[in-house]
Amino acid sequence: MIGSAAANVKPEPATNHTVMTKSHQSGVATAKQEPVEQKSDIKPDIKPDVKFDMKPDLKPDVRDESGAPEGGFPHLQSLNDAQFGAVTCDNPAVIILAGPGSGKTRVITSRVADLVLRRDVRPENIVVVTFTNKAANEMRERIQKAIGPYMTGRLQMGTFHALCAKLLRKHGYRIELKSNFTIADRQDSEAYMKRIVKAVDPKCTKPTNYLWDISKFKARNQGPADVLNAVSPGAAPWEVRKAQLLADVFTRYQDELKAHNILDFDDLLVYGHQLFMAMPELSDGMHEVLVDEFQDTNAIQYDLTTMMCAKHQHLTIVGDPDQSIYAWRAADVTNLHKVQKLFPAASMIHLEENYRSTQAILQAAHRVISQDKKRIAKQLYTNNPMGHAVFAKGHLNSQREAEFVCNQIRGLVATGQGQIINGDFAVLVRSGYLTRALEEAFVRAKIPHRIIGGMRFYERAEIKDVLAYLRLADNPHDRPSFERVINVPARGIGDTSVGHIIDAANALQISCYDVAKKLANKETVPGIKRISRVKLAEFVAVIEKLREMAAQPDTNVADIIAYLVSATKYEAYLKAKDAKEATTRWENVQELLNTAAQHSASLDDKEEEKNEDDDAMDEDEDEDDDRRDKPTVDTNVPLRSFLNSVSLVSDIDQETDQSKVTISTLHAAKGLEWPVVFVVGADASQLPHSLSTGPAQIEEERRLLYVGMTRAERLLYVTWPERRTRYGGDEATIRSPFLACIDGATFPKTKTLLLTTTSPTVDKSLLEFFTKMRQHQVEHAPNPTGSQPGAAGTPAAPTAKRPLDLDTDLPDLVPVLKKPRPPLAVQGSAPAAGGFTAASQLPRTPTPPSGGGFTSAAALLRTAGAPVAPAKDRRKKKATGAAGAVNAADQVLATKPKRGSAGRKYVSKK
DNA sequence: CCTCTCCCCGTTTTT
DNA sequence: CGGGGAGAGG
Ligand SMILES: Nc1ncnc2c1ncn2[C@@H]1O[C@H](COP(=O)(O)OP(=O)(O)OP(=O)(O)O)[C@@H](O)[C@H]1O
Repeated sequence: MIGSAAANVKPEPATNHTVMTKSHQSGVATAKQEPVEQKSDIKPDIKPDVKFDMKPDLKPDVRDESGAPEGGFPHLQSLNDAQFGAVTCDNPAVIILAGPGSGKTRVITSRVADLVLRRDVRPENIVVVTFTNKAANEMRERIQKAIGPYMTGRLQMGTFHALCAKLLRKHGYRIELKSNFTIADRQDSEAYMKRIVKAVDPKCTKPTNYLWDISKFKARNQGPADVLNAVSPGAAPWEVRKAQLLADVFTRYQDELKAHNILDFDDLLVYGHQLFMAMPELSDGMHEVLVDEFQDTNAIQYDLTTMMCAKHQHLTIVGDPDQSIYAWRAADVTNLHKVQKLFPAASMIHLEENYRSTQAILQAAHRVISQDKKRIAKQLYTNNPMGHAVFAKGHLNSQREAEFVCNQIRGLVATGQGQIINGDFAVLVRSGYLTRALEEAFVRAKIPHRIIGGMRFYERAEIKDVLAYLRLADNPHDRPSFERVINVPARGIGDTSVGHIIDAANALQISCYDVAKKLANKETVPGIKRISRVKLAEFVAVIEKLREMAAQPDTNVADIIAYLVSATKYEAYLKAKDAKEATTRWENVQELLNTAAQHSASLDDKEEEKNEDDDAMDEDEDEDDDRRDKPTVDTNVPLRSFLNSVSLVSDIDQETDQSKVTISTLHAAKGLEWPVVFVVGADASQLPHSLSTGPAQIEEERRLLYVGMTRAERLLYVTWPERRTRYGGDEATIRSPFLACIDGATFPKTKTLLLTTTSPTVDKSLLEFFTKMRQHQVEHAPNPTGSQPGAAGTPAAPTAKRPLDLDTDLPDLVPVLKKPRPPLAVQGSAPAAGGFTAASQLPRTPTPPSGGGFTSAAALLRTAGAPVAPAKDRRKKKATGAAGAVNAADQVLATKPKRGSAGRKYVSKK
């Protein structure tokens, strides 16, 4: 998995299949405790008995131009022996347990290619489960290089959630689920829950606690009945009472969702599970199942895995117990062992060579993780150089800390002779809100950045408004959406009127929307006397028109949105609400529209591919039969596919942008890598987080730090503030206890880039690394037409027809966030000194003018590969009438940074 | 029915 | 310090 384009293509050892010898072990893997423990309860490694001769007769699909060349299969190069064994292993079940940076993800990717190219498995019979959509996209991009876009497009690839959603849209009727269900996000769920809790447990102040509890049950595929069963016999009366309450809320919650044809995230899995129970034959088409990041699967995902491979029993899982960081949402590391038990004959493969990090980084990380006493030690070494010491130091406060980070980045970029770019850096924090202080500093330092964690694009009010309209049009039973938009813009239908409508809907057993329709048609509805029927009629007319548009199979979703915002005078509404904010909000709407246009365009591509597909090969046997004898009329509605995609993306799915520093939470950094990483805010209140209770949680926090540290390739900084503001106040903190083992400002005792904390200068070894990496990037530019390296899955040049998978391929659905955070006083953001290197200057074919021809300024900037200025600048640009075509950097530099409020409040120590 | 203001609450991590 | 809920006033 890769975090940046930089990481995407990496200098690789000249020798392939490097023979590993223990003598290579260096630094980290202190050989003393290790050797024994692994084999205890584990099958001996089964060496694949494939004698690998590149059978010349094994040709890949002739239609795929990237087939086996004379020199052998490219996908099998650049693998060490252990990786090679894992990739080519013929054992039906393969379990790969290995530490960070050891190439687990690379193995999955290559194995998929191997299955297709060497073993003639049809791509559509391969299921690949990834942890995020982004991981799926990046993997898709890599696989594409080996087997070509056509084959890649046929793979079944995505997160558990995305895969289930897709199956449910198609076969949901088998378990009485309509295919137009809405996927509720967390806010929707909360809104629901609030009302239910109000009715059931009025004095409860935290409805979300219920959601949380319910989610944990669902993660184990359990229902309200299980809540009661879970109460131990001798439980105190209040505990029983609590369980009853929970069960009650749980039941109502599910009923409500069901009644309105809504599924929450967990439901995707729960119903997915039901679907597999009802249709075990689904696994017939799943000849090979591969799951990445298995240590973070929960019980129901484990079950789904076993159900998917029920028929053919071919399963490859990959994981690292040391990187399990999602127990808090019911992930269960022991799923790894469960697979071992289920497949006793599985090949256990350990990858022990780390290719990512320097020895110094690995040593430090190893020290941290070794403090976990219950951990099963495992081998991990690297042939990479020792590199620079890890820099671990406290700072006066969060502001100073952030400035330090900025200074480091600036210094490195400035002295990097153009070889070091912003995309090489990541700043990682424990909690989302900590990104705020960082953002302020970055804006002031004019360093382009993107933020992961925090307010997401699809959670913004204006976006949710528009989406709610669309959802309502797609699924009139979607009550939360109805409630959201019925009075947006204000139609004089407030809480009381809505309440009446809901009551009437409940009484008549129809949807709120139908009630509204009746009222609009002047029909009488029991219980409702005074209501603004005229306004209601306008509203209904809009929705009806939307439905009509959506029903056209060839509608461009962008057109639907365009109609919607004009019919509702949404822009005027935004202006009336808050003139200041209106501009950026409106731009966000435009960005959504733009995204929709791209989505429609990619659907068109897919359609074409499909047709070719049908012509080309009609010997499709077992699978898709039941599609024909059932009414699946509406599965192909562009609007629905758009909404589905939108519901499943998260902000980690943003395409990487080489001109920007990544600011992210530790969790969201899982599986990614950057040349330079800062773990920031590592004080005792954050790591372990002060809310963590119990040893198990503390250990998870430690692993989180470990994951963060092991994201770094060349330089790692771990810093903490000595004072931090909390609730407006200012409190002293201390360095995270996890860091005691890395005592001193630098660890280990080796050369350091920093003698003081002021400004770093790139030294020879570092420069060499970056130069090599850049060279490698240029040589291995993803494709000759020049899509930007790392722009994962971005709709490429018009010529590149991509058989996109409409449900799981979501490359273009995370628009550039226009308005990261409203209250930043400081403006301006520009590429830091040093400029861009060859890699970032690769020509990039602009996105084809899609459907409606809507192109926002941001989109233009983005496709031009230019750094995208943050919201405020763009707003300014609009105001001055210079939309779009201007060079962002010039524009930004013209903006004089104002002194930020953050500057004034440094509190002196003590 | 809408909007403004005041006050209280609480800060993990996310598909 | 910030979001959201409650309550008052237009
Ligand atoms: N045999 C190899 N030769 C050269 N580079 C390699 C090799 N195997 C992996 N790498 C590189 O090492 C880095 C880490 O690989 P990868 O992301 O697959 O590791 P991982 O085990 O999935 O890590 P994590 O557990 O942290 O997600 C990548 O940059 C990858 O290109």
